[in-house]
Amino acid sequence: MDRYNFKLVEEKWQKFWEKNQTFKSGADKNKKKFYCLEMFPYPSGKIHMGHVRNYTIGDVLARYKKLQGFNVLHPMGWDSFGMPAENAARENNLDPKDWTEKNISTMKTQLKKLGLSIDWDREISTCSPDYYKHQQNFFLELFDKGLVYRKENYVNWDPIDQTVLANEQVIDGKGWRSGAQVERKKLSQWFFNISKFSEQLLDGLNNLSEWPNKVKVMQKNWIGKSYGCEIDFKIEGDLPIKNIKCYTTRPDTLFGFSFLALSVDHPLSKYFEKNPEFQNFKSECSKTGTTEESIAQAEKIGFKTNLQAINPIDPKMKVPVYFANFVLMDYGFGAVFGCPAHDQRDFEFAKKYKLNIKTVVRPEDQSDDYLVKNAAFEENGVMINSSFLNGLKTPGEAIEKSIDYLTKNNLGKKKINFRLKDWGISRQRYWGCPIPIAYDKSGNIVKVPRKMLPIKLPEKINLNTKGNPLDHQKKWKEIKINGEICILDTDTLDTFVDSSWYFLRFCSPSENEYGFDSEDIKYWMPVDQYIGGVEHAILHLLYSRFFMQALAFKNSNFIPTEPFKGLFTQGMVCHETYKDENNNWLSPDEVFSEDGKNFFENKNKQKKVIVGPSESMSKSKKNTIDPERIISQYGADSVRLFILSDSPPEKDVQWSDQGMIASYKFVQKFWLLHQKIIEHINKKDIDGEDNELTIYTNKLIEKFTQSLEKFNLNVIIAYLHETYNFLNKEINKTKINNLKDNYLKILTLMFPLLPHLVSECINGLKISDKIKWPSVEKKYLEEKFVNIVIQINGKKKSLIKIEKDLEDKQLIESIKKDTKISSILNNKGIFKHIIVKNKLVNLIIK
RNA sequence: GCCCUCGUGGUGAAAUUGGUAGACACAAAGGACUUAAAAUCCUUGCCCUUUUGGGAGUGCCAGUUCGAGUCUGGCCGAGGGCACCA
Repeated sequence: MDRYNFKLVEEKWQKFWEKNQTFKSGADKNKKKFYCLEMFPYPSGKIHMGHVRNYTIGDVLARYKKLQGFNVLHPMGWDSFGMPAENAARENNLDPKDWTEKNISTMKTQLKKLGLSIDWDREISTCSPDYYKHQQNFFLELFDKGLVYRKENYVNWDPIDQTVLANEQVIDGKGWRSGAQVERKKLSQWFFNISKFSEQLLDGLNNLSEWPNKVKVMQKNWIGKSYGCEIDFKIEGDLPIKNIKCYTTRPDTLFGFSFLALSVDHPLSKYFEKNPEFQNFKSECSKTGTTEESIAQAEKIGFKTNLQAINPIDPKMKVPVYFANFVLMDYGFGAVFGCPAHDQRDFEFAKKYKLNIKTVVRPEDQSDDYLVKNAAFEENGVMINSSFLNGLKTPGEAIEKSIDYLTKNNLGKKKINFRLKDWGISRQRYWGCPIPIAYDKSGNIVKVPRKMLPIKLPEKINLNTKGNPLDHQKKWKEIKINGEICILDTDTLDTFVDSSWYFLRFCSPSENEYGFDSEDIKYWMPVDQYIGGVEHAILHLLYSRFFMQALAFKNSNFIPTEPFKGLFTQGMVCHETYKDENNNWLSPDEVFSEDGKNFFENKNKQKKVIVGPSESMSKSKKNTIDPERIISQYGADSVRLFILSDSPPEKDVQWSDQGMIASYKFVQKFWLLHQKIIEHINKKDIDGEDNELTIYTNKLIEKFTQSLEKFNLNVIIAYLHETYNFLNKEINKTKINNLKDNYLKILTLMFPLLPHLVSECINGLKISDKIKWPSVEKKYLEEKFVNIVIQINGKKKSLIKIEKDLEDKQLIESIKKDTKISSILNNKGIFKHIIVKNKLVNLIIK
C-alpha cells in the first residue's frame, strides 16, 4: 500500500484547479448565487494562524455551497493602506509600496498553498490607484450629497514627533514612540455624516437575523439612542448670553436641580478666555487627553463662574454655573443640568463643591421624608418635593408629565438623542488614499474634477520628516484646477474607508468608470456570509452599513440594503506563552519538554522556562506558529482539519502540536482505508445490497449537513472520525454492490474539509460526472427497531431494542418482561407511566 | 458601575433544544503484536463491590417537572463590550 504523499497530491490538484479555473465565479446570472466573503487581510508580511482559521472556515462554506449548485463568489483582496507599511518603511528606509507589494506576493503564494477556492481573477488591493480612484469619486459623491463636511476636532497630538496619534498609540497618556506627554489639539478635519443615519443603522439591526446577537448589542449600545428632553435655562449674570440649552433624560428630577455644568469647549467659554484661572483649569482638563481610558480615570473637577441658572420649572430656584471636566461638547449641547440626588456623577461633584443635594425621588417602599445620603438614588421610584409631580411614578408618568409641562410653557421639548458621533476620516499620514480636495489662494474648498482622478500618491518620498509627509511635497501639492493653482489637501483617508465598500468592488473588480456595476451589485449583493474577527464588531461593520446608506442617499438606482446578510465571528488561535529567567519572551521553537509539564530552553537545557497562560498568538509575545512551516511539514489538508477540529469556530482554539499530528495521522490513515475500499470495490464478487452501510450513509448525510449549516465544524469532524471508524471496521463485511455509491457520497461530504485528499480519492473511483452534495433518502432513515430507554421514577434503569411504533399497552407489557425491570418492579404496582414515543418510558412506582 | 456571553472528566469538547450525560479527539495508565523500539490495535477512566452490580455526578443553593447540562430565581467564578452620554 502507498503512503499518502501530500506534497505531490496537493500540488497536483492546486495546479489542476488553477488550470481549469475551477473557482471562477459563473457569469450566468440566472443561477442562484452565494457570496461568501472573509475579511480581507492586511498584508503585514506572512500569513498567520488566524488567517488560516478564518479562510479555512470560509473555504469550507464556499466549497459546500458550490457542491449544492450555487454560483459562488469567493474573492480575496488586500487591505493594503495603513500605518504598519509607513512605519516599516521608515525604519528600514524602504518604500511603503514596495514593502506592501512584496508582502502581498508572499502571502498570496501562502494562501494558494492552503488550497483555498478563491477566484483570484477578482483580486483587488486598496492601495492601487485603480481601486482608490473610485473611492475618491465616492468622496466627491458624498460631498455633493452633503454627507461630507469639514470641522475642527480634537486629536491626540505628539509634540515631539509633531504628529497625530491614534488612540492605541497613546500609552498612559504618552506617545508610544517619543514618550512625550500627549496633548489635545484642534485640527480641521473631514467628517462623514454617519450620525444622520443613526435611526436607520439602529433599525437595520432588527433585520439581521443571521448576525450574532453579541455584535448587534454592541452596535446598538454604540449608536446609543436615548429618549429625553431639551431644556432652555435662563442665565443671570453680566454676560450677553442669556440662555443655555441642555439635554436630559431625567426632566422629572428638575426640582432637584443644584448646578449647571458646561464643557470647557462650550461657546460660553470664550468670555473666560482671558481669565488666567480658567486657562489653568482648561489646560488641566486638556492634559487628560482624549482617550476614553484617561477621561474615565480623571477626578471630577469644576470651575465656578459668577453666573446663575434659573430653574425653568421653579423660577425662584437659582443655582451656580460651573465648567466641568466631565461634560463633553459633542454630546447633547455640551451642558448638563446637575441633580446630585439622582445621578452618581452629579452627586460626587456636589459633594466636592458642597452644593445642595435635594431628594426628589424616593424608593417605593420608603416614606416621603426619605433622604439621599451616601450615594445617588438612580432606581425607579415615586416623586417627592416636586410640586405638581408629587406622588407620580418615575420614570414613566413623571417624565411624561414634566415634558408636557415644559412643552406647554415653551421651556423645552421632547428630544431623541444619539451617542453615535460623526466619523472623522482625515489622517495626517502618507500611506492612504489622498483626499480629492484642494484649496484656492483664499483657502476655499475646491473639488478636484472627476476627470483628474485619481489623485495618485507621490512615490519614493522621504518619510523621515516631522509631521505629515505629504505636507513636504511641494510639487505634488500644487494642482491646477480650472486654470488656477490650488493646494491639495495633504491628509489621507482613514483606512476604514477603504474597507467600507470593498465587498462592492469584488462584484465588478475591473469596472473602470465607476466603483461597481449596478447590474453586478443587484445579482451578487448582499454578502450571504461574512466571516471575520469579532474585533471589527463595531467600526468596520458599522461603517460598511453606513456606506450602503450613503450610496443610496438621494440615488434612486441604489436601494439601501444591509451589506452583510449573515455574519460569523470566529475565535482566535491561542498558544501557551514562554519566558526565560530574565523575563524575555521565548518562542515555542526555543523551548522543549519531555513530560509536557517542565519546560527548558533549547539552547541551554539546564535553564528552566516559565510557562505562562495561553493567549492569542502574537509576534510581541512570540507565541506564534508559522503556518508555512506547518503546511510544508504536514500538508494543507491536515492543517485545515486541525484548525477546525478542536473547538467550535466561534470560540478560541488552543494550538496543540499533538492535535496537529493527530490530524496528519488521520489523513494518512484515511488514505490507507481508501486503498482498501478501492480493492474491495474491484473484487465485484459479493452480491446483494448492504442496508447497514446505506443507512449509515444517509444518517450521516443528514446530521453532517445540519451541523455544517449551523457552522458546527468541530462536530462534522467528529462525524468524520466516526465514519472512518465505522468503515474501517465494517469494510470487510460489506457487500459491495452499493459500496461505491455510498463511498462517493461520504467522500463528497468530506470534500470541503480535505479538498486535495478527497479529489485524489474520487479520482481513484474513476467517476466522470461532477460530484454533487448528496441528499438524504428518507426511506433509509426509517428503522423497524428502536432503542427505548426505561426509567423508573425518572432514573434510567434499562435499555431495550424493540419494534417501532408499538401500542402503549404492548410496550408496557414488553418492558415488564425485561429482566432488570421485573426484578426492580418485583410485583409492585405501576402508579403511572410516561411514554415518549419510540424513545423512552418512565414508570412511576411507589 | 452598566450591558452581553459562558461555567460539563486530566484536556479540547458533544448532547437531536426538557428525555441514555461525556459522542469524537488529545493526554495518561494497563495490555496485545514485536527479539526490542517505533508504528498500530484493544481496554480502563469518580466512589463502593473480587465480580455480577450499585451509587454519586454537568460551578454552588433553591424551585418548576414523571424527568433538568438544558427552564426559573438567587449566589459564586471567568471572558468580552461600553463608560463621566447628562
